[in-house]
Amino acid sequence: MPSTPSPRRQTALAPYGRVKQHLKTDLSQGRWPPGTLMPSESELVAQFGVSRMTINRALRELQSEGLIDRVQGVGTFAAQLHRVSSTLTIRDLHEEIEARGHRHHVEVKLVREERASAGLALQLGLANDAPVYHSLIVHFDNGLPLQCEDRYVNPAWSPNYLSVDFSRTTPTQHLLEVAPWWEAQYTIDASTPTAQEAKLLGIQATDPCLVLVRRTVSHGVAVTLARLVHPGTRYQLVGQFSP
Amino acid sequence: MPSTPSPRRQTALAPYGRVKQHLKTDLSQGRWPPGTLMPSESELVAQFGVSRMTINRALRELQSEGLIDRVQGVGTFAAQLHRVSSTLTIRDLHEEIEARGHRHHVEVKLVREERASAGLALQLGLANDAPVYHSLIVHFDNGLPLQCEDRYVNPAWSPNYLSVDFSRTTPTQHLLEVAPWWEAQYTIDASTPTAQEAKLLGIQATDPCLVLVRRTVSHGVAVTLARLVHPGTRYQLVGQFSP
DNA sequence: GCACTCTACTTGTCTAGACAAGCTGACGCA
DNA sequence: TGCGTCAGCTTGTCTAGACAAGTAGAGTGC
Repeated sequence: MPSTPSPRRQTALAPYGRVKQHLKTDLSQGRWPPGTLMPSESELVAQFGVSRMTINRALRELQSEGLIDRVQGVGTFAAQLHRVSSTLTIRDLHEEIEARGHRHHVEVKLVREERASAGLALQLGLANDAPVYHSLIVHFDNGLPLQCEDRYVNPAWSPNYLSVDFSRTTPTQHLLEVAPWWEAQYTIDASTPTAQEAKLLGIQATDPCLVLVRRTVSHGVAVTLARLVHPGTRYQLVGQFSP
Repeated sequence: MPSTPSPRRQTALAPYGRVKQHLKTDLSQGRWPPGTLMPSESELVAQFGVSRMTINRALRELQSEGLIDRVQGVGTFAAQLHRVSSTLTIRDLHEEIEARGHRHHVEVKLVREERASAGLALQLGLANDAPVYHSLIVHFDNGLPLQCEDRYVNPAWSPNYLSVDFSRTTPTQHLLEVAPWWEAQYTIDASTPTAQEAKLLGIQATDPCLVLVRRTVSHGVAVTLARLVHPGTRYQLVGQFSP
């Protein structure tokens, strides 16, 4: 029973939040250099006058943020900030364009069934020459071509892919509905477009492009393989690090 | 799911972990479509026979993983998996090359003091014409140029930047020591190198490059502005989504 | 010296209860 | 009809105590 009803400040930060904030500040100011042993939970309990569960929550969240390392039976240590990772948000192009207040429309160049080549079959986990759906769509931002979306889809995941109206729904949105749960690997590189892509994007074959290749898997089964080509002068990925 | 008490696998998962796992599985199998109201904490307490704090922890972690949305006074909802974010790990180039078992060396093309132009002064929070350190370094992977690192540094953060031996330490490593706590914004795009960069990288001026521009801030003060240019054919960013 | 045990300390987790804060819908009143 | 009140739900958080599990070091016996 705390007999003192702690007068919450204007910020009204919860106790565990105050502890977190305090430790974060101290860490950022170099008290506890990387690898150093930090105070134990019971010491912090005494220092902040809160229960151990509250301290524990603060420390657990700092750990999940990568700021500290904890070892059962040993103690809490300031983390090595070597490996730097950042979150890169890649939104559906349609949403991204609309969010900018621009107009988005697509031109569907091709939607058809094909036979999987050896490499494609491997990537999608299909048999050689198995049927596979192929779409080629160009996305426009205010009338300017911004992305060439060359996509292969595993028919098992979306049997009616060929009859979807892609002027109303993007393939990404459609696939998100049939396979809402997925993971993906992607690569980003810079290269020149193919002759066809250059023509579709209205650029020179020598113009640099930002190419994103993404393979999507749901419940261990490949869903789709997409190659997204953007004119380098018109598209940019933006992100933020915060260790 | 059979009501048989799941015989604990090799790893005895803690109760909160079991609750999390159970909910995750159900979510991934489409019980509770996105936006649907999920069971309340007290219902889960009754279902799993654990205390509310245990349920609360499981739900709080699922929330921080972006799988559910919670609204005080209303309930818990299956998340819309629209905005997908992934972690993109950008390591120090030296580490990255060594990790591949390759040999890394640099050629320092330029390290000197200059006067900040208007645009640069703005980016680094300096006065116009204030002194600024400028380095231009080319990184080689097994003797092949892989990155051209054009960097401006705020002298306030690293007064002795000009005398650092960059054949032994990379600027990234050095700056990590003087400013271990920082955040950064970056942009990634594809473009052609400048004439100088093309020459330094041994590529054609028309070859596409992956360009990463990064601005680093520590305690609200700009530390450095770097432009990292990679030949598109030799460098690739790799990442992973997992919602 | 070496291996063993025991102890003190650490983190990891769970519990039962409590109060606060926020939302919703039913109810009653003008 | 319109509006305010309030009960009953939700999540958000804290507490004091408990036990488990892991580690390091001191002590003990050989």
